[in-house]
Amino acid sequence: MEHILHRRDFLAAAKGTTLPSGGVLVQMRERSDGKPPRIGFTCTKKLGNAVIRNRIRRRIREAARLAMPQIAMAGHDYVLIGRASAEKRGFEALKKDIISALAKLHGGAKSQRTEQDP
RNA sequence: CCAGCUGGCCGGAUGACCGCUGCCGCAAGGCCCGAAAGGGCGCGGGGGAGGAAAGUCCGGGCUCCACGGAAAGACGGUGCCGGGUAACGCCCGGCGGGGGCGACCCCAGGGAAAGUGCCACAGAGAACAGACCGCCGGGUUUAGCCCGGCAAGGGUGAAACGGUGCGGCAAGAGCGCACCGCGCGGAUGGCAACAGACGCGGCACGGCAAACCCCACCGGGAGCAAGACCGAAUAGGGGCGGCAAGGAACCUCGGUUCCAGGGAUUUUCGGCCCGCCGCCCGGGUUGGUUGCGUGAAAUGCCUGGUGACGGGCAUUCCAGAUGAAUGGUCAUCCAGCCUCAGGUUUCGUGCCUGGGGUGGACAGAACCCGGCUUACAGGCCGGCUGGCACC
Repeated sequence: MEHILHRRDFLAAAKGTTLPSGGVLVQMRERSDGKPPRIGFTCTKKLGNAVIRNRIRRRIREAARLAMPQIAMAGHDYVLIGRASAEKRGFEALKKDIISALAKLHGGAKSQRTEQDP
């Protein structure tokens, strides 16, 4: 899945809906352009030193890589913000955090599944 | 065997599945993203965090800016001597001082007779010093007081104008002498810092330069978000060309002549502001590419040097991200730690065997090197010192 690379996209996503779920905070923004979904990651300095921040981002990124393609919708940007508990949380639990957060976020919006479903 | 000092090194291992990111080879056709520049998508192979990657404290390379070679002042830094180095405030070897039985460790360690300043409190007295208690002699109205002598003892302090001993004296004092210390000179040794035989001096010249200062030496500024290149839509800048159809007057009714986008400046000329389209030029934002790793390189062998380090030969290519890769999930194992049982003992809970549990320190490259400093679970190897035991 494509990653968000530019600051303006992160700022735009921050204005969308935000939902806490276990080890992560999920922000979603609807671009409504029908293109594939994109994903970004954020770990603030509040979480700890560079080693801890890297570990949290890598675990969330891996969990998202396995969980997101089945549930992410086209025309949407998702930003996953790491929380301190993500460092010790079980990997399966972390995946479920992401899946349930996206399900809740999609619940309110109109349902349009991504066209790259298996 | 116990206690300690010191130098160097390592800093979990193996495997499975699923990923990320450069490089090389094959393929060179298609597709996707983007306005463009540019980027991505395939298969195979191989590489991919540290000793501190950290703090960003010094020294360089590299880049741009400034500049008449530069010099001086200000400001900042460094400060025993010699060597190493591209360079350093780093390192090595010495010297001096201090600590330790010792191995060894620590020290901003130039100048205080160039000048200014400071030395609180306590204390009698603190910088050309001073006499509180005290000691001695004399006098006297005798638990004392007065006059004179002394600076050894007590007390204060961070520091009190040499120390110990003997002589000497009323009591004392470098007053005299011996040794030590100190100051001056200095044969000699050493590249030097410095050491110092010997002689002289009865002792004078207090500390702080990490207060200012003086002396010597060094330093132009900013930093990879440096710098170079590519480069839209739209807005704006400059240049060139076009926009133009018409209107009015005259008249032989077919032509001729004149005016000509709008606005303000009284009018004309002139200049000024506002229009639309096309092309070109330059600047340049988001963005993209580059800088970007063959180097004061690494490894091995030989070699010079007490050492830091230098020289020669051979081999190798060893991370390059940019919302930021170098990983995620699991299994097994090895250190270590805790604990239980048995054995052994120089009686130190040490060592050996077996079982169970727990279980990885500090920490993530951001242009690149050389250092310093700070953090760090645990482990390995070497050298040395002081004890105890045995031969």
